[in-house]
Amino acid sequence: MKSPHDTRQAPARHPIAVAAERTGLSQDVLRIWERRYGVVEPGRGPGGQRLYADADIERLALLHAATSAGRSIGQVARLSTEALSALVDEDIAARERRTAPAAATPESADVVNESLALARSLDAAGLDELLRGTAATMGVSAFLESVAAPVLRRLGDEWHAGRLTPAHEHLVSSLLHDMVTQTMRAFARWRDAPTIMVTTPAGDRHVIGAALAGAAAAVEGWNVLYLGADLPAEEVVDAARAADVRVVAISIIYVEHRDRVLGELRVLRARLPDGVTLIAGGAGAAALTAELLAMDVQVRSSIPGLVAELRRMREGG
Amino acid sequence: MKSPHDTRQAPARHPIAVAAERTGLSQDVLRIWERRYGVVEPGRGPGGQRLYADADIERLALLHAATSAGRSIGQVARLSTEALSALVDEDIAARERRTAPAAATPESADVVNESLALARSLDAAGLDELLRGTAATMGVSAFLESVAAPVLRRLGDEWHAGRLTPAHEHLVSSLLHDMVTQTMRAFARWRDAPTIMVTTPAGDRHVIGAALAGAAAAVEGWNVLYLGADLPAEEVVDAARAADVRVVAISIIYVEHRDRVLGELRVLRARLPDGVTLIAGGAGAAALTAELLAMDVQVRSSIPGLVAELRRMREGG
DNA sequence: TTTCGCTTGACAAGGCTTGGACAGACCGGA
DNA sequence: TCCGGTCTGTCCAAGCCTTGTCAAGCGAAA
Repeated sequence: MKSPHDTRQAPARHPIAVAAERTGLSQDVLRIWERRYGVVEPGRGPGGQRLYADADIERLALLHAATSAGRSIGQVARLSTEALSALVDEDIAARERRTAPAAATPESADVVNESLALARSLDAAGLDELLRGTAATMGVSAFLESVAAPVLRRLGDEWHAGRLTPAHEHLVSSLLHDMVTQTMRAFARWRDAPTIMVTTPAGDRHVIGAALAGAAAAVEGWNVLYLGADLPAEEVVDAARAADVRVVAISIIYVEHRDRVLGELRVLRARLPDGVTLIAGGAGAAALTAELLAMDVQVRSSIPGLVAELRRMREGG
Repeated sequence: MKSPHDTRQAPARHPIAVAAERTGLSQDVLRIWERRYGVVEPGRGPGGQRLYADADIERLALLHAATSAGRSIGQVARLSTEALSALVDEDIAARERRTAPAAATPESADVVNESLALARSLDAAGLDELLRGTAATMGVSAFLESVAAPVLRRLGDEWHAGRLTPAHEHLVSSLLHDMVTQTMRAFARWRDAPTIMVTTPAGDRHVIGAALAGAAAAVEGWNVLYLGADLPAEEVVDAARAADVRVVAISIIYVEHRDRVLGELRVLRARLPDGVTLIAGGAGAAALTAELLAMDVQVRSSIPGLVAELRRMREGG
């Protein structure tokens, strides 16, 4: 559609109202930027009204993007449109890297509250419908980060405070566990993808954290070996060797005997092959951060943290 | 349907009241625009009353759209109807782009390309797996906007260019249709949510666009009445009355008989209750923008555009 | 008769322009 | 830490022009 020697002329011209509408800048700003910084030089109509070309509008939109990314107009006003475009691309990429984990929309907070209400009234069908619908709408990874994990955390708090019984906790965690393991299986094995093993330490029967981690890894494109809960260290080591895994992730929700858990992990670290990364997560792991770091076990207490680490490993080689 | 001795020239002529009603402009404006800018030259009856042709009304509707987009009548009055139509299309597209920031990640572009490759090799299982996996990962709304719609568009292009056969097209559209209708049903009816009816005009058997629109509306929290394809206008009106719908959305993919489609829509517009908004979408609707605007039918040629409009309606009351 | 439509002229509201003023944010220096 | 200067977006005033509405008087249509 482009002629090789595209004319430099800009035939289409727009009044200031349209320019304001399209760029998202106020008419005042359009005028003052022109006056102070000579940002664009729109043509004029017979009555002196500004008439913006498409290129002008594009440039103004870029300037708007640059300033709302925190740059001052004075510094970007003189840049060429190309330089501006590159700058804005860079800003967008940087911001996405930073804010992607924080996808906690107000909507997701509502879902969390509603889930707890349904759990409280033991409405299994309603809960199932709500959670599956939400997962479908917002996508698995966002669901895990901003719904599943917060729901479980709140559930734990309420249970601790005596406002909920084990029955409530079971209802929610078994439902989420079903959903999440289905998700894991739904992602077929990828060729050339590294493998991650997910489990809990011996004695810990709270599978749900491990399941969330496994699903997050599956979505990230890893092959997931999900071994369930309460596995002795020796078993984990054997399986890891046999399957040539790259990462072993351990979910530690609740620590009953400190030394026992730490002993398990010490055995794991010692017997796993050198190239295998050991990552611990969950509330229990957060409470043991110092000890774990001392024995070369990484700690990633949130889903986004785990995801970021997995991504880094694949990119870094 | 028309009299056999149809006059060659502007067959239908309408008094100023009808023109005002259809264009949304006041009678005063119609007269002053004619007097000051020579915007149209309606014929005159024996007593000197203006009689507007359909083409006049279309042009006036376009002018109305242009002025409410921020352009001044003085600047657009002299444009040819074609130029005007192009301008209005551009404005609509720009507005849609601004309300819905393009979620076209590089990742989604990969999925689109891979989907077409799988379709080309008629790999139904692979396509199914890829599309369902992507929908689960990125969430339904993002999937509809940046995967499903682009895939269908590209598919249409390739089919037009003779590089794909109807078999390829059927494979993809039936798979997407299954996925999307399942999604629609998965969203239980919401209390207090307005209802949208989704269908295609009589004679159009391309359901897929309607299905996408329906799913997008369902995700937005509307109750969706999905009636499939090829429904006569009377049926649509009856159903809309019975179900007390707020919006009727018509997907027009391919226009075989212009007049027939326009006739259908005219009947719809005339018989639907006053409070019901009529929205047309799809490639076919885009090609009929001028005529549709003239008969008070909204045009939203993209999924994000439709979603933005639905959101506006619920917020604005 | 009553309603509708036409024309003309007048007029008020509002948009756009220029120029100036100003308050808040930000920054560098004491 | 505080203070003065700069940067930046918003607001205001005045003038000019565009634009929509209104009124009055008249004629045609229902």
